[in-house]
Amino acid sequence: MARKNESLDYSNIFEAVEFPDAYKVSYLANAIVFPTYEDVRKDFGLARAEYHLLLCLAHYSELTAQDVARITRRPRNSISRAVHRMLDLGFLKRVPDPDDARQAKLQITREGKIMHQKISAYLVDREAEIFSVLSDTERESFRELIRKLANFASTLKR
Amino acid sequence: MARKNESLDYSNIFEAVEFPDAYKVSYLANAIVFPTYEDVRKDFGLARAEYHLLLCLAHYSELTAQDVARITRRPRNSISRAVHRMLDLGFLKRVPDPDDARQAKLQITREGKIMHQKISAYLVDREAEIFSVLSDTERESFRELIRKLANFASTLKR
DNA sequence: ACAAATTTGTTCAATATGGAACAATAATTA
DNA sequence: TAATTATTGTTCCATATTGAACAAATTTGT
Repeated sequence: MARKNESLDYSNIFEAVEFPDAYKVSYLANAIVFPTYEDVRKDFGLARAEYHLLLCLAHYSELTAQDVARITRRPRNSISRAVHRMLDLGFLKRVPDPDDARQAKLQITREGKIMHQKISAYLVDREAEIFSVLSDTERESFRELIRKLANFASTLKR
Repeated sequence: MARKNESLDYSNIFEAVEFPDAYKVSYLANAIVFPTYEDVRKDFGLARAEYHLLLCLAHYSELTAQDVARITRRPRNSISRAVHRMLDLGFLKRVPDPDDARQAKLQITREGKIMHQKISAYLVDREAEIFSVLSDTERESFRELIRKLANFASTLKR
């Protein structure tokens, strides 16, 4: 007997769905972005929020945990947990803010920078792989468009 | 004393990050797609996988649970759980496959279709809102590009 | 100045998630 | 045919996630 289902084209739904663009953003996140975070966890031992801390603090020299939560749009308690682990691992240091005893300024350590570079290199490769289906001009065009969308999304209140 | 942090522009990181396009896809998913699934849960009482079942079966008349897992790239056990709940709610029906006793064909019920239409209407509005920052030609261009990316992603093995 | 409201970082608890193992069945290979 | 391998749907379990509540500190409003 022939194998069943062999001709079912699973990608048809991309065109049929009522909100095709948002659906594909979601699909890309599921198919590529989240598995990539999973790779980072397996290969480098850091969870998503932990990597996000490195990412943010590699680009801003000093941030509070709350800043990181806002930048990444992750819940504060997830960031809080991640901060403790990253302090233990020596990838971050924390300095109490003399002007506001509620908060503390976070900074990335030398070891944290090294880890950030390793993970970034992996993610840069992964991005190149994914976007290799687009030509240079398409890539440029996509970059412009998704920049607009992300900037808009960043203005939405939570 | 002045409020602190008031001038920190959280979107700078969009340009600084080493893999800006993938990062923004991820950001959009976090900022928009997942909160939207959360809205669906609150307003319609269905979890992501449950809604995915409606979505798939509104567009394919008959699918196995495994098909849905493949189409949506979600784990099989998530779909399995969702199937049971949707059967209980009367949104799906399940017919054993006479040719293969391992599997069962799923179909959407009349009630399921009604629910699908309600949720879709909500999501269509949400999509329109998000993409309102793009002009018509930009929108068309984005659609073309993300189609390519999603089609490529769908060819990746899991 | 003082009460009320807000903000930060944290812990707790309830729920969601997904890998792994499993039994039943079917397909493949020898 | 018989043995091996693969597939489906399911359950179990360990972990991840995040809303809610909280104490401490700060800011706001009167």
